[in-house]
Amino acid sequence: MARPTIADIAERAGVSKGAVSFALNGRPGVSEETRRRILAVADEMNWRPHRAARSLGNSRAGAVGLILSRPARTLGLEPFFGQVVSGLQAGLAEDGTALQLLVVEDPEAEMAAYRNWTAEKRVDGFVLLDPLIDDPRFPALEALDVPVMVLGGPLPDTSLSYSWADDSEAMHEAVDYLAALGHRHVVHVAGMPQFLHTKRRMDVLTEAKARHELAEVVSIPTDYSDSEGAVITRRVLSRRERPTAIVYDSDVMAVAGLGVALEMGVRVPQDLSILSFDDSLLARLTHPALTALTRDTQGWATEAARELLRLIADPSLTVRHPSSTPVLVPRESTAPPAGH
Amino acid sequence: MARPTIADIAERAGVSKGAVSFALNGRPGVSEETRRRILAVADEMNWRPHRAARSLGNSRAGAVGLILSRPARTLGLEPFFGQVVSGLQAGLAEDGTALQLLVVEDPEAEMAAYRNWTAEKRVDGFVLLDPLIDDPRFPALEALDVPVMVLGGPLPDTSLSYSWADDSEAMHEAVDYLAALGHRHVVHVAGMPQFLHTKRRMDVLTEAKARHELAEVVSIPTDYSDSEGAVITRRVLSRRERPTAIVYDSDVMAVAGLGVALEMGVRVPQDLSILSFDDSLLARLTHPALTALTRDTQGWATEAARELLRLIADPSLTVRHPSSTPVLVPRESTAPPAGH
DNA sequence: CATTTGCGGGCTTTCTACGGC
DNA sequence: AGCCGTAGAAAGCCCGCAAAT
Repeated sequence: MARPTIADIAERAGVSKGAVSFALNGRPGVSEETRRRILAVADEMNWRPHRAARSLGNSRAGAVGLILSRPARTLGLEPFFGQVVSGLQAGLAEDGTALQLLVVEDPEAEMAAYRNWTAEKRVDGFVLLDPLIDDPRFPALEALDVPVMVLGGPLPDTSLSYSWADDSEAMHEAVDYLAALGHRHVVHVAGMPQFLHTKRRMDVLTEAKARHELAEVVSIPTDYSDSEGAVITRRVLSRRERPTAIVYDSDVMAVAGLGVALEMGVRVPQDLSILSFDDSLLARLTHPALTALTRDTQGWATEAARELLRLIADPSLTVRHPSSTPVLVPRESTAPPAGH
Repeated sequence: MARPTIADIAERAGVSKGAVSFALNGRPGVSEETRRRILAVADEMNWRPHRAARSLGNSRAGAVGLILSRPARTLGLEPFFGQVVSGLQAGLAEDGTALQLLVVEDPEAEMAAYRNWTAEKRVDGFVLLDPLIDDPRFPALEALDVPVMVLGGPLPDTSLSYSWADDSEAMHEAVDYLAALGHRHVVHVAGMPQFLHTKRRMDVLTEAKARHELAEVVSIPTDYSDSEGAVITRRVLSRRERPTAIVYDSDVMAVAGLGVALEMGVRVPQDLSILSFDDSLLARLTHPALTALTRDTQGWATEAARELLRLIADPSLTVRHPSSTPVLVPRESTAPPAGH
């Protein structure tokens, strides 16, 4: 026996397809009694609407896209992505909307995927991660005229919607904390320099140098890999004038850096404080556990997903959604520098 | 200007819709010259087939489902899931097929989702993780008569397809290695007892006890959480007769266990060897780095995805796909026990 | 053989007809 | 005659394919 359709229900209930449709969608046009009868029949036949058929009619795909141009391995390596994916999924599931995930090798493929998925009406909107400085994706997506929610911001000069957390404020908190502990030589092992949030964090650091009269503050951009994190750490710890504190832009790099410190006999936190601008299980499982700026990434993504759904429902909206600022969680990897 | 349809192309090229369809799908029925002209117009108008329309016709959804009944956080915590998701995605993307992910709270919701998604024709098939002993999902999915690929196996008494890695063999290798190093007291911090692979690993251990004349081999089931891993480790290390080696069923638990050892002043690997039956960045970033059974989880998932696509193309198939056995990678956390 | 016509797939929605006041 | 609520008929969404030209 094949899957039942509204035509089957209509026949069984002795009404027309149209009446069935109205009844099932809770729209006016049928009497209460007819509605009840139709619903009973539909339930009895265990009917569910055919997704494709519904999409074809109302031109809603019932899915949103998340396209990442990172090495495919990244998803398994960076806890951040798992949190974002499950957070988005949770927000979308409330609505029965699906998440379509695509991992591509380069930004060109990413742009092509936006165009294709939009042209195919495969998705109703997109979630964007890691906004760049002068991000070429923004004008492209504005031209496509498709609902987009960017995770990160604030974004200058764009009509795209975004959900942002104040990581400038968070970085302030981190530097203030280190300065208060007495650190004057701080190194920032940053993320990709083209990322907007990387720039924002680096700016805060530059500014903090003057404010706190720090002796040295350097930001060193990386590709977020554990190996680069380790290399940079090894390099800065090999200098005559060692930093007394290092801030890492991801916990993966922070853990790698901690490993280098151990390997070089640099004690954490006595000789070196380590602070991670990113928190996950990773940061909590190391010894010493890492002081970190933590936030509810998953909850953030869930909220963003809800906003995207609103945006899809009403494309005239522009959302500027503030989410909670990352919070400093002191653990065992930070302390006053030696001699303080 | 709205999205172009084949009708628009037909009009512009001065032919009928049918001719356009033949041309675009590379079927006979149009002359070479007409075909070229049609393709040129389609390209110029940047046409892509409407997903829903295509699905409706050929009754392929162009997506497969992955439904997980685990706490939503798990996805961000366990690197395994990120690897599986990105691996599946890679295999499916080759075909333009999408991956639909759903994280639910309990097994009932999982079963309901299988039924709904099948009834809605939302997906063409499913990927199943973590097969259980007497798994209730199997008969349910067999009844739904939908293509399914189980990640894990071999599975007794089922017509479902699966892709399996020989983790019995891998566990043998691990125990043989520890025995060869001279360990006689081994504890196995296992995963969920209802998981088939947990049982299989526990069985190997029981059997190994006799074979190697070990003094003690215990398997202790857990929920895979870092906290349970830590609790169990603390407990067994507090006994009068400590084990000299612990095998963990996940690297998250292994890292947590390593932390407990450090906290208790138990030196790794001098006083205690740690072996993780699961490998990820996590196991490599700790100090000492963890000896682990490693496998290409992502590649495994990619192969499974390809098999599932074959299965969808030809539902009469039954796939029993062997993938490579996990391999022991000795790192710094294992050594002969004291006095050897 | 090249091309057109037209239907099917399942659902939504608009338009029209009907019966009752 | 005119208005209401209800229900049926049919068009439309877009593509693929079979049958007809």
